[in-house]
Amino acid sequence: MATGRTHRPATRSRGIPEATVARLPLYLRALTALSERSVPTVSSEELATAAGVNSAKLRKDFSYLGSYGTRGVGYDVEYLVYQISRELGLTQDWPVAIVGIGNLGAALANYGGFASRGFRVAALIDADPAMAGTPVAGIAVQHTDDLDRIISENGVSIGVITTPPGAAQQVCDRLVAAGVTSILNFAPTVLSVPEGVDVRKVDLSIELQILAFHEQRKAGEDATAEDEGAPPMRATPAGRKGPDGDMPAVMPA
Amino acid sequence: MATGRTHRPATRSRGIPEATVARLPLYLRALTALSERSVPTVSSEELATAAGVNSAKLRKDFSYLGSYGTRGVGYDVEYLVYQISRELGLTQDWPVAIVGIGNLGAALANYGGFASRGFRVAALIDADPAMAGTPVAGIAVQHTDDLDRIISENGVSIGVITTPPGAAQQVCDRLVAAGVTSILNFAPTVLSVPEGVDVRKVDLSIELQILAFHEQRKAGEDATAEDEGAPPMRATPAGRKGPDGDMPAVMPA
DNA sequence: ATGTCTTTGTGAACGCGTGCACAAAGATTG
DNA sequence: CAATCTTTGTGCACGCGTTCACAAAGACAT
Ligand SMILES: NC(=O)c1ccc[n+]([C@@H]2O[C@H](COP(=O)([O-])OP(=O)(O)OC[C@H]3O[C@@H](n4cnc5c(N)ncnc54)[C@H](O)[C@@H]3O)[C@@H](O)[C@H]2O)c1
Ligand SMILES: NC(=O)c1ccc[n+]([C@@H]2O[C@H](COP(=O)([O-])OP(=O)(O)OC[C@H]3O[C@@H](n4cnc5c(N)ncnc54)[C@H](O)[C@@H]3O)[C@@H](O)[C@H]2O)c1
Repeated sequence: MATGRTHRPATRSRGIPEATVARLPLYLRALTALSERSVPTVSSEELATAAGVNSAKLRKDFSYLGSYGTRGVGYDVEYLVYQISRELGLTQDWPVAIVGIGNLGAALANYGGFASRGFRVAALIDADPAMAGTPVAGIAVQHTDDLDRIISENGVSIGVITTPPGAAQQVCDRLVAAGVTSILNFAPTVLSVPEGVDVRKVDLSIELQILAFHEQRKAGEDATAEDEGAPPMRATPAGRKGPDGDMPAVMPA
Repeated sequence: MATGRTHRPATRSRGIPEATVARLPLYLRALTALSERSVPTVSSEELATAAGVNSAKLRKDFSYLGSYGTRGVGYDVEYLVYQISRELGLTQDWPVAIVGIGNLGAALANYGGFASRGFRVAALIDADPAMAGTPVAGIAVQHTDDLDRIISENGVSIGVITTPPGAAQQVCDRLVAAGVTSILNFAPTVLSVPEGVDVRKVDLSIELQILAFHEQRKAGEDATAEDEGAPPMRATPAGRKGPDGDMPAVMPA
């Protein structure tokens, strides 16, 4: 089966497609809500609506986990909650360390929904000596100097980076060296990590820019005949577009 | 219900693939860094490395914007910064409103990188009367009662929701009614919006769960033999498949 | 038991995204 | 001006993800 290891370490998901894995938490959330309302079973149609996806997609997703439904009835809510939780590894405890306790780091530390699903904030780490010992969300902030020890002692395998961009890579390296193999990065930085380490990023700026793109598009639809493409002035082969960068214009610093 | 031919507003992207749009901010960030270092030109290979993508992908992405490169040389940094900025709609000002000024909302309001790229925090809105007038990040928090007026007066078309999950849909509805057509949702809620309104979500919990999945898989590679704790019990009709042997969930019979 | 009705599970078609590989474009050198 | 070298732009093939559509599985009624 091993079709050679041609630099393809990403798609090694245990049979379950990555896209499906990304939706399981969504289903789990919807199922948990149903569970709290003591709803015994749910059809793929209902659950799909609650999760905001296509019902066929949901059924196919579940088919990767096995056949847990009953034709003519639907899925047993409690049973499915357990199966998905187990598949996602939420039946065990995941100690998490947050590095960079500033605006965002503190907000995350204070976030209640964190611990609600197997994730536990095991440590808060910051480079500012003045913060050492200060309690944030009931947890004393520890200094970066002890990062390695803190990670090891707590068995942390998931790290959250909320430092300024400039420090992100360095912090990442230290986390990895200490044994962290999964990183959630909030800093707008492209992190470089060794194979075997997973990195996911949350980038507010990118999200806003994507929204702006579509927003501009919508605005342009109304005034299609408007001055849509006046500025370009493509540098044609004839005219060299060397350093005389004609009209760079606006530049956000 | 069944064969309801629902419209497909998603693939309305004017020629530019959605995946490409999502990467443009990444390129822009790398290019801005180069620009600040006064680097005149850059090759697709260098830029791709800086942005953390494949060079062929980058070239194809740029090809959707037009042919802005020079063979044998590369791309003019300033020129490309301008082109991408224009394509993303960042040459104009985007007033943004944040609703729900708690831990997260306040952190976002204080976030400097926000305004650095055409986005301006035009208003902070919260339902707590006690917060009205309180300055956060130098901006006075306004009450939800005035939401409609605030959105209109400031020409806000992008709204950020950082309220508790239970209030998200309601807030969303009010924002849309007031004229907002793009929403960035931080609440773990599936928002329902009319056609023409874009919603993007940032979900910390989902990201962590995806990481946990892969983390568990990595751990499982070493030792496949493990003893799961005490799974719920529930007898399945037939002994369907049992690779993991344990059946869970209580049947409320 | 048998029939009907509901809903799952999935085969198959399709479209999108990715990455390879290379011809062409243009810079550069002699 | 011709030869050479560098790097773009893209045709093409492939794999993943999505969706449709339907046979089969099972619940439920008679
Ligand atoms: N605040 C937001 O809403 C927001 C939004 C999107 C992205 N971000 C990104 O998240 C990161 C944090 O943002 P913030 O607003 O909380 O910044 P902040 O300045 O408030 O906090 C950064 C914290 O990191 C600490 N720090 C600096 N270097 C460190 C190091 N080497 N090791 C450990 N800790 C270190 C600082 O002492 C500080 O406490 C930034 O990269 C920012 O771009 C923030
Ligand atoms: N804090 C985090 O790190 C974090 C992480 C992931 C997700 N979230 C989500 O973000 C949201 C906010 O989290 P938080 O920690 O800031 O919560 P919070 O309780 O600190 O803040 C919520 C704020 O929303 C306000 N609010 C409540 N109902 C409102 C309404 N109808 N209209 C306007 N404002 C209203 C409250 O007054 C409060 O100020 C939650 O949905 C949470 O699940 C937070």
